[in-house]
Amino acid sequence: MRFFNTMTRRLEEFREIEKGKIGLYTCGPTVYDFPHIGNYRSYVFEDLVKRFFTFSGYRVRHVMNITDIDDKTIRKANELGLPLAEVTQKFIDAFHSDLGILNILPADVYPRATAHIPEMLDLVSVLLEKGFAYEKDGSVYFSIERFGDYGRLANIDRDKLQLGAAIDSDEYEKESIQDFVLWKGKKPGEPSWPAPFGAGRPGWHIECSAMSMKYLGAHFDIHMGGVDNIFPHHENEIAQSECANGQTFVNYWLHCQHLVVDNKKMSKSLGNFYTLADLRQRGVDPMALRYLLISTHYRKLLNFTFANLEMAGQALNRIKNFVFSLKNVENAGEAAPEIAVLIASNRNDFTENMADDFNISGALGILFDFIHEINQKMSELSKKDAAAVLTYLEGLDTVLGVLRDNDSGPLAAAVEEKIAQREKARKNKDFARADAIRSELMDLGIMLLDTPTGVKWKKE
RNA sequence: GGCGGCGUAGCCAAGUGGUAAGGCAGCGCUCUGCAAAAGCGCUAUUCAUCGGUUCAAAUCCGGUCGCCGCCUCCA
Repeated sequence: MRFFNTMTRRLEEFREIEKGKIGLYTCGPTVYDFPHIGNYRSYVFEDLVKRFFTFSGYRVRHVMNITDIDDKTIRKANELGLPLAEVTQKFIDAFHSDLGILNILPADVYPRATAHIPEMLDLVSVLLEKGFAYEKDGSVYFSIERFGDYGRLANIDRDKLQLGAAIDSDEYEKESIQDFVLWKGKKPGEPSWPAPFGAGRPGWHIECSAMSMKYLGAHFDIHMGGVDNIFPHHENEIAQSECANGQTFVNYWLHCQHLVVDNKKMSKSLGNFYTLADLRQRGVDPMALRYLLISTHYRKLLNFTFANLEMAGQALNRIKNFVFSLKNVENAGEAAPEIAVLIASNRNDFTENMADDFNISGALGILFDFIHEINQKMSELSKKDAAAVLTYLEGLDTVLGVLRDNDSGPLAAAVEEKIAQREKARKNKDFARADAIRSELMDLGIMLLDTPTGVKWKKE
């Protein structure tokens, strides 16, 4: 198993700290609005990685933070004239609901920033004691010149940091303009917590250091996020954590490239900004979206277009149709050894591709090769063979997570009844009536398939 | 200015020294009362471009063109 470590900018063989176990921290949402599909590219990729590790036999402990206190959440609460907690809860609920819709497995812990103020204060105190931080006008800042490795993750030369205009608008006083805030002194109209160095609220980066430390320890295996987090967020986390703990913070950094829409950065002003709810309103199948989001390698820009989403849906249909065919195999007979061999060899190839920097395109290619090979033998397949293939596919889908079954049981009886009526009409050559029934079911999203072994149906 | 990425068929996309995976779309066929769906088959002498290294290059080196990201809001 190897993948690209942002820290070393190289493909590295993965070595876990504790045998068979992985501590994984992924940057979660800032809950001031509904997440957009760009956010979900990251979350879905993280899910894919986690699922593949689990598939490979690791026990993954996954922590994802929820940022429920920062400039944006405060602004939103003020805009709406509602308490901060009420506003953030609404978006937290929406977030969890979206995760379910996209078949993203839940993290083990979703720590919230506001529930970890004491841990953050402790960390800030340690940084002050050790001389890596300083107080100024009620705020506490991290002094980056005290940390020699600063800029290593982002490959940034500290002296060459080009400072943007945004800095000047910051009203806080810092010794060096590049220093970042650990604790923001209280301001009117903002929530605050008491602290030894004066009431205030946490800076953005400190929560991830404090909470990852609490739930995964001072040194853990993998930290993930979007590429935009590399600098300054993750760089600052490293500075805080390593200075406080005096040891390596994280062994492997995995960053997901952004998603663009029609080759342009998503933005509300361009009208190319989509939430999951937006897409569902347009009738988009969440599993097609998931397929699209995982099917481009994580270090490449993903261009979201409705045409690409359509293609993803069709590719997914190919897999689903394959499953459908397998479920309808009825031949008696023993399991053929050649099928078992095909499965074993395909599983090996699929795993090899995924283990090579999560080469999903290669892995999916391997899966489609397999589908093709089995399809060619479909008519000779025994029920036992089909069952073995289905079990194999279920295993792969614990990694891909795109084959969620949405057959609804109560529907079945009614559909069967309609099919029987249509078959009767067909026998009597009353094709007008037969077609009317077919069309009626089609309107309900039920597709009929007249096969040599009888009529099959599936929900579109 | 600094750091980094990308350019492979109509579209999406693997492959990073040994002679172009896979998906979508298209075309042909099978099946069918007809459809639809599905399956099968076909579809890049060629990898932005120019030059170099090599027995061998999409893959390595250099130049050129084009596109894009990050540089303290950001997944």
